[in-house]
Amino acid sequence: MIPSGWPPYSRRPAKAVRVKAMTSAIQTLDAAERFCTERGLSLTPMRRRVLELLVEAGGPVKAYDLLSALKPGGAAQPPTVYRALDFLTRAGLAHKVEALNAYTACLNGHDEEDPCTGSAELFICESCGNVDERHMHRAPSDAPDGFVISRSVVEHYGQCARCAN
Amino acid sequence: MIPSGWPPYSRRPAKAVRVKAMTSAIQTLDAAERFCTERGLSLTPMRRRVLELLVEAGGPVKAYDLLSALKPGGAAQPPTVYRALDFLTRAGLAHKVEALNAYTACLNGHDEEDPCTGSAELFICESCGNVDERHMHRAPSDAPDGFVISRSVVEHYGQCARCAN
DNA sequence: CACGTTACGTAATGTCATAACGTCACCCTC
DNA sequence: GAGGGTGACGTTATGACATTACGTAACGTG
Ligand SMILES: [Zn+2]
Ligand SMILES: [Zn+2]
Ligand SMILES: [Zn+2]
Ligand SMILES: [Zn+2]
Repeated sequence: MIPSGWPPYSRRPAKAVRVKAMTSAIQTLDAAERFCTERGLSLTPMRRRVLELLVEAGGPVKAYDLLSALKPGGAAQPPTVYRALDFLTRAGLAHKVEALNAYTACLNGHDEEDPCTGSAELFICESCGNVDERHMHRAPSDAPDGFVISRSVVEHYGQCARCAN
Repeated sequence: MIPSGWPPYSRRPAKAVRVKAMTSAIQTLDAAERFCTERGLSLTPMRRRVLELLVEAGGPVKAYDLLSALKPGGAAQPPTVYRALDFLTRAGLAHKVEALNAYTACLNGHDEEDPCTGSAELFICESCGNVDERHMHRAPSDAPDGFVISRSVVEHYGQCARCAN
């Protein structure tokens, strides 16, 4: 629960971000911050916190695991995390992994590049959980005649180079 | 409920298949029958009935909708339909549409071809719900170095030629 | 200051999928 | 023909994932 007297969560001043291991997380979050600022999107503390958790995890995370991770800092119900995930995926800062019902941070530097417009190609290691990502700008060569693609889901499962030995 | 005195459902003689509209359904089901016979798989009445429903639908169907469709012919609980779907997808006779949490019959003639080993590429029309299918036998050209793919999920959403006008 | 917009809190519900256990028929073997 | 393994399904309950609906607070605008 938010202590009484505090402003509501959305207006609470952003705390200093506490990054556990990866220093790259800081870079990614800073890039996301710039990315949103440039486009008039508001990376609120809640959204930033969820993105931070995704980046720290370094792989697909379930929504309810995010929920648990958010609990210590205050109450959190499912809509809270799903709203944050909706924002992040719409903005291209995160992707849903459809076959796992999970979510993962976009691995692109969002400084120079366009946001991922729903066409990320994911390579997911089933041994270590690591995710690699490519951005498709190509249409499949063998699409049915006249089919107009608006969104693609492409996920490859297997073993990454490290785990395949 | 099964009338007492009847043999249990799995041993009940297969009823004549009642196909609503498409005569192609009969062909597909017969092909599936042959496909299973050749490989020592048992297309039981329950599994055949679920496949029949998928073929008749001609597009993605939710598991609980299948469940409702099965009710008239007897009791049906979730595990019943999920077990049938598990068999059908393992055999390559049906595919899960991951981004819709739905299932669709494989469109391949299973007479001449190999089963779909988890590498079907689906083109799903968001207007009419029609599904087209290609079978990928190619690896993506831009996979990470050393990544060994065991299974791919590829789903394209958009407008089919008819709906795109 | 009334008003529309955005973001989040909160409670309840809806949707998708599986665990766990029991029964029955079939098949094999002794 | 008793015993035992296997496969398929029935049944109950629960777990896992996601959304609806409504309320409140902050902010910008005229
Ligand atoms: Zn991306
Ligand atoms: Zn790995
Ligand atoms: Zn197929
Ligand atoms: Zn269409």
